[in-house]
Amino acid sequence: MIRFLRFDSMMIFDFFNSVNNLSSESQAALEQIIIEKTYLKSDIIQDIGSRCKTVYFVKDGCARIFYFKDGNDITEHFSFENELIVRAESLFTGKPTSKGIQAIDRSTVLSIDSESLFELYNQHHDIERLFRLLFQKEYVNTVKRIESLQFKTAKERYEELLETTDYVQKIPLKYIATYLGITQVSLSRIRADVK
Amino acid sequence: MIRFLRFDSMMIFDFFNSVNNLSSESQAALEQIIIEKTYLKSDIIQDIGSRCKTVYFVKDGCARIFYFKDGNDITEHFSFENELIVRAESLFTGKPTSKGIQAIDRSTVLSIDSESLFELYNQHHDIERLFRLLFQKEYVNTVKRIESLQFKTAKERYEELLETTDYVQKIPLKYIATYLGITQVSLSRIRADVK
DNA sequence: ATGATTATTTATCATTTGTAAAAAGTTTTA
DNA sequence: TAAAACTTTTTACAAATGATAAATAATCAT
Repeated sequence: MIRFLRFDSMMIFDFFNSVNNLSSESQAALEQIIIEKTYLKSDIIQDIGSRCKTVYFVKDGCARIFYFKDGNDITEHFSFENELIVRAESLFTGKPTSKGIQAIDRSTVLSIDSESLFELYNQHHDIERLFRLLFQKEYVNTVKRIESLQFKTAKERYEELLETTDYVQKIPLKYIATYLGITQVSLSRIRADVK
Repeated sequence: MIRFLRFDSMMIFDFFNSVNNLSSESQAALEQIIIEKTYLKSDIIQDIGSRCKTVYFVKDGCARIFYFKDGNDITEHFSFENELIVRAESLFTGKPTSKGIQAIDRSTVLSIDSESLFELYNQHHDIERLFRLLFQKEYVNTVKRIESLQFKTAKERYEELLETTDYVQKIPLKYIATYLGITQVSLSRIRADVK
């Protein structure tokens, strides 16, 4: 990690306000608990283990959520610009998580302490709504991903992913393979086929 | 569908209040927009097509969300007692859905018009929070399901499902098979193996 | 209860994906 | 820049799952 700033807020609040308009008091309160951090390629943002107490938001770059299954590194999720990075199964349950977060490329993320954030919900209805809407978007993405994993072929899933964002080009193949639920070898075969 | 009542509220509000306590005004307002319906086995609760404008809550029984892919009936989701039935990809985006809802067994569900509900959010912070928490639980379930579909074997997924609720025993195998992302024939093989 | 319908199992063969190991290509770093 | 480290592709073989068809079992409607 190379930078750790109190935060140069303008751009992000433009985006936040476009999702749900915040009062100036709410904006000021939220600004107080946001910390901006920049990570280099492959930096670990949050290690595996412990309870998740942070909500991350990708300002710039790309990150992944990963875990180990039978010794293999599995990518569960990719987060791109203006998206949350959420380990919901821990953040919303208080249970420990076996998942970590890693920057894939040089990335700037906003780090928000979840307890402070949830505390703000009590005084600032508009902040609760903003994050409800952001989480809701993640929820919809997750439902779409199930449809994809449940009955699409690996090839269909790969082609679908290619269309989501050009950023995919920058992601190492091994991460993409496990994200699609297949091995690197399989993905390599699929790519040979597609060409 | 056999009953269509204005609603015999007590029990459900016990549950709702245990998730997030509601003021008596909020409770009264919410009661106004809840309609209780009872469906018989295999009844269609919501047909495929159209935009989803209803939030359902299973008071008793069991339902599934399904769609057709290449002419095959695919079960995407099961909802059991005290859980929402949500077609998030339509409800939260306003886009039409290709998914329907069917009662698996005789079931009593609460039907809530989503526009009326979202309207209530503006006056009743506690109602917004209640539903945020209910949706959040669905989101966590969805994330767990991805982990399952992404890298567990069909056999592991089947055994995992068996442990979630005894209600599974009542669900026809063909629904379970597609929910697990496999064919009926494969599931039958797995069951023969497990015994 | 009986026949019709629907659900489940079994069998066969084809296809997809996994595992392991090696080769080829790329990136990092001393 | 060269060596080392890492990533991607290829190959060969094994295992899991799919597709199809047919047989059996269970359920439903009259």
